[in-house]
Amino acid sequence: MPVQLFNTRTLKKEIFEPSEDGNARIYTCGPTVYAAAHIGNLRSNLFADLLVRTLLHRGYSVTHVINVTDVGHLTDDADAGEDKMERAAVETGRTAMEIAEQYTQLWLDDRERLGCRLPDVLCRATEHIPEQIALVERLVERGFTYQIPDGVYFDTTKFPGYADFARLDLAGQASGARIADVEGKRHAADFALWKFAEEGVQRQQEWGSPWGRGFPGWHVECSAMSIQYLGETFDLHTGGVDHIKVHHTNEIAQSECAYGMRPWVRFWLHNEFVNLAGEKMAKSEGNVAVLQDLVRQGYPALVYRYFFLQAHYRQQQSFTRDAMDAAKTGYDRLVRAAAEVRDAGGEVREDAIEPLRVRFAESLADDLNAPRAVAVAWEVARGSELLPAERWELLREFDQVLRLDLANATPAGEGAENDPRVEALVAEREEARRTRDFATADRIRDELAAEGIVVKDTPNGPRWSRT
RNA sequence: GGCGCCGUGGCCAAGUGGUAAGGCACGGGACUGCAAAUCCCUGAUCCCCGGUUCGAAUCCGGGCGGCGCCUCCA
Repeated sequence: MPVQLFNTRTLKKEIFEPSEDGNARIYTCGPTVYAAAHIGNLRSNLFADLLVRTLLHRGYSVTHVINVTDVGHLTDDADAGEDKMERAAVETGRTAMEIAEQYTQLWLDDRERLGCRLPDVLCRATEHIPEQIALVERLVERGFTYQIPDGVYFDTTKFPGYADFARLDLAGQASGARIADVEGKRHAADFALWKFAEEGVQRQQEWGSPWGRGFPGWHVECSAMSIQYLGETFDLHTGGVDHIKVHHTNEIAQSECAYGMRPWVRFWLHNEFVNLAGEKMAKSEGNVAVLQDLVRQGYPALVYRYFFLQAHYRQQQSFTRDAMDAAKTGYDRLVRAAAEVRDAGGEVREDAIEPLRVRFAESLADDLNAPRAVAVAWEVARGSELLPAERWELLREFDQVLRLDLANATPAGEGAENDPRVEALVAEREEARRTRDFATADRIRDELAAEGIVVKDTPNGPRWSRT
């Protein structure tokens, strides 16, 4: 079964194959690093990682590029409002660079904890200013732009297919008239390619250009950097659904007009939102949760990954306490089951494992249906018809994609904690049990429980852990 | 207001024409001195109404409800 992916450009599931030499070239819209990424943002990272790992699992190679937006992303509409980086700098009394560095690192740490593969290229907008200027120059030369006191703008009416990608109703939108006005802008959909720094205002982030001192518009970076690293046309571009109407529409306009390639990108994939309390998670809604919060509340990062894998990426996902508790328990049990057969030797019957292997692969091939793939993993972990070595063979293979760390994760409560005092009490209790002095045994267990230590009697002797 | 998506057992969530995956919780059982852990078993006809069809959760129409986009946003 070939890989099929839902393409936003065509609104259909289409068979995907890399356009050259079995190498898939993928661009992922990364974070704007003025604040910590919340778990909704992180869903996009997990989604892109699922895509990459699925393609690798199929035997393709991958060139994955992710950008970091560290300049030019404005707070209001595409062309008005403040630059998010500059504002964060003013608010905290630090430099935009410091802030960008801090949150880029935090984001990378989160990705690592979530098991997201490192991209082949991680590119920062501020480190690609010349490339962005060059792209704007191409557009200026080809007559797609106009200049006004605010900056250099892309004239969307010069690109006939502008509304096609997102099926925009430009007339309807224009009459909606909630767009903040930029003096001299010709059409509501036109957007800034290069914004001029205000007269007399020294921005932290500004550069010289053929048109004057300023900074690049938000969309330019993605076109410039993706083309630089992946070529004038490439295979896949991912991001959140919110990017379809403006950001990706504008990227397409710029890129196709500058280089004349149509389609510029063959497959556009978009993930849906994580909802908290019935609403999308967004900083402007004030309902964000970050990975650190989850970890602090007792949900390890990979529990969130497992949570993510249980829903399809194109479906909004409800983030609730109950759902996280369920994910935590489920993840722990899967790890426990994997640990039981970890590195098990013995017979492996190909005819027994092949059907499961196929079902797992086909689930993923069907537009990355991770929930179904996870269900297959459960069948392997719990189903009764497989031998230990067979289970392990499949689980380790599946984990190349799921990345739940089934090869190393320790079941909860079985950490290698050392505490001589507790050990002594546990041993004392075990001795009491041996002599059937259950009153003493239970007293010791209660005492330990009082300090948050749970003792469990297993066939292999007592185990204890802190709750 | 316009466009789009969604509404599946207590919760999360697959399934998009042939009689409902999976996880969690609940209940029952096995095991245990007890407990925990573990394992096994058990539950839904798919928001409502009407239609198409031999047959619909799955298609069409109409309701009701939720969400998203239309403005920065994963």
